[in-house]
Formats: sequence, C-alpha cells, structure tokens
Amino acid sequence: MENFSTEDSHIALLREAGLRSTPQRLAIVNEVFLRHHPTVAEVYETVRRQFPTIGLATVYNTLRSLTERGYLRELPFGDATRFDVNVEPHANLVCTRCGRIEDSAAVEDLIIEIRNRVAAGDGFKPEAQRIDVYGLCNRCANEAES
Amino acid sequence: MENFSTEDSHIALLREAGLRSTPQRLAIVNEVFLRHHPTVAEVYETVRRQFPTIGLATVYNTLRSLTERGYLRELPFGDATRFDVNVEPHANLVCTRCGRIEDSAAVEDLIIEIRNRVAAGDGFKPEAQRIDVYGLCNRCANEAES
DNA sequence: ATCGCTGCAAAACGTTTGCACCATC
DNA sequence: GATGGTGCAAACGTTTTGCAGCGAT
Repeated sequence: MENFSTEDSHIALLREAGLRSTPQRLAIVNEVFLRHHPTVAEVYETVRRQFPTIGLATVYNTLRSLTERGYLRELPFGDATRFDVNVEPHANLVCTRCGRIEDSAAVEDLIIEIRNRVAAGDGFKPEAQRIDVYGLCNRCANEAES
Repeated sequence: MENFSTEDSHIALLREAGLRSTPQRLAIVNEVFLRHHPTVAEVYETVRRQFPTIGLATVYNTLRSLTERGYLRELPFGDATRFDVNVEPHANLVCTRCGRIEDSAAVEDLIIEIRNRVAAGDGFKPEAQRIDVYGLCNRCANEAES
C-alpha cells in the first residue's frame, strides 16, 4: 500500500482509483487526509474557502466514490457520517467529552484474532470491521481528575 | 444483571429504569427484545398494529430514555440507528448480503484486552465500545459458494 | 392532583437525486 | 469529442421539537 500523504500522491490516488483528477477532488482528498475523521460538512466548509462555488453533492460524490473503491472507510455516527483514511485494522478512540477521534493501531493483532474467532465459532466470513472505543482521551482524563 | 426476556420482567425493567410503565412502552420494550437489532421504524410499524394511534415520537422517546439509562445501546448505521439490548462486551456480526445482525459473545476476552491496551498504550479511559464485523453470515456464505 | 407520557404536526438535519453545463481525458 | 464531473435545487428519510391533552402513580 502506498503512502498517500502528499499532494502529488493524492493525484496518484485519484488516478489509481480510476477517477478523474479535478482541482475540487484534489482539495477534498487533501482535506480528508489532513483532518483525522472529518464529516462531509467539515470538508465542505473548508474546501469552500478555496472553491466558493463547490456544491455539497460534489463532496458526497467524491467521498462515496473513494469509499466504494476501498480508499476510505465510512463511520456513521449519530450526528453524521465521518470518513476514515485508515483502512487497516485499528481502533477508533472516540472521546465522549471533547469529541476528538484518534486511531490506535496497537490492537491489530487482537482485531485479527476477533476475525479468526467469529470465523471459526460462528461460521462468519469477515470482510471488514469497525472498532470504536468510547471514553476519555488522555487530555480530557487529566482535566477531569483535577 | 437481571434477565429481562419475559413480559413481566419488561415491566420490572421500566420500573428499575425509573420510567412509568405504559402499555405503549411495554409493547416497545417487548419488540426491542423480540427483534434483534431493530430500527425505530421497525419497532414503530410493529407496535402500530397493536396501538394504531401511537406516534413515532413515543418510540423515539422511550428508546432514548432506555439508552440514557444504560439499558440499550445505540448503533448508528448509514441508513438508520439500530438498538441493541446486549450491553455487555460483544461483537455485532453484520451480514453485508442479507443485512442480518447476530451477536457473538465469544470474543469478550479480546474486547477486554483491547480496552486494557488502549488504556495502557494511549492513556485512554474506556467507557464503552462498539465492535462490528462486516462480512457474510453462515447462511449467505454457503449460498454464495454454490 | 401531580408529573410524566402520548400523539400530532411541523420542522430540522443529513443525505440523495436529477439535470444542464462544463472540464478532463 | 466523448465521457464523466460539477453545481444547483429539489426531494427524501430519519430524527427532533413543541405543545395540548391524557394517564400512571
């Protein structure tokens, strides 16, 4: 898997995904990689400063296309769907106080083991997974105890 | 924790939650325990046969109250939020073919271990979690290979 | 009798769709 | 030049809100 963190590589990502590389899409992809788990509205508001005429539909279209092709993962929350650039097995640490979401890759082996177990025990054929842990992030936990 | 699977115990559940026991609420709770991971619309449609004048707001109010008090868990999906009566650590096995959702409790220890690890490694204080595995259920996997 | 719940309607919100115009390839 | 993307507006489905009347405690 390539590292799609620079602007040039985002052009490559769009090409690899079989999508036309337009300035709007490039801005959208940049934004999704820059922020950690943005909503459509967050991407839209930021990209709008660069392209004032951009429509919400364009943001939805682009993010959906990339999701269908496996470059993003959708994370539906109660208020809105967020998009995750990390498609590898990992846990989303969701802070119930400040709302921040950080990734934890330190549990990959456990996630693999979960997949193996439900395959062996339940006859289930895993394709993907969503692992959310809700609680207090480091920062908020420290503030709360003071 | 009590076993809230009979109708009488649903009255007890409402009382324990500090909620008034009304016929509508009883029907809603029965429905949520009967079905596995229903949406509000599904509960509404079924309960409506018994109480034709019931409003959607009543279903929303009841399910939200029980969620706030810890008797249910909300599972926001892309199309709608589903409600889970299983508040213990478990995995939701979501079939991408037929849409069925089954629980797997066979991974409790791994979930506990995930919680421990993000606490130790990331300084995160876990309160709850959502573990979804997406793929083919037993039945659909067999049909697919034929 | 009190307080909380119900039912109805309207509104809010995120998301999807249809289509004419335009840009990329 | 053909194909696919953009932008606008309208529509859709889920969820929330406000409130008057009713029912459980």
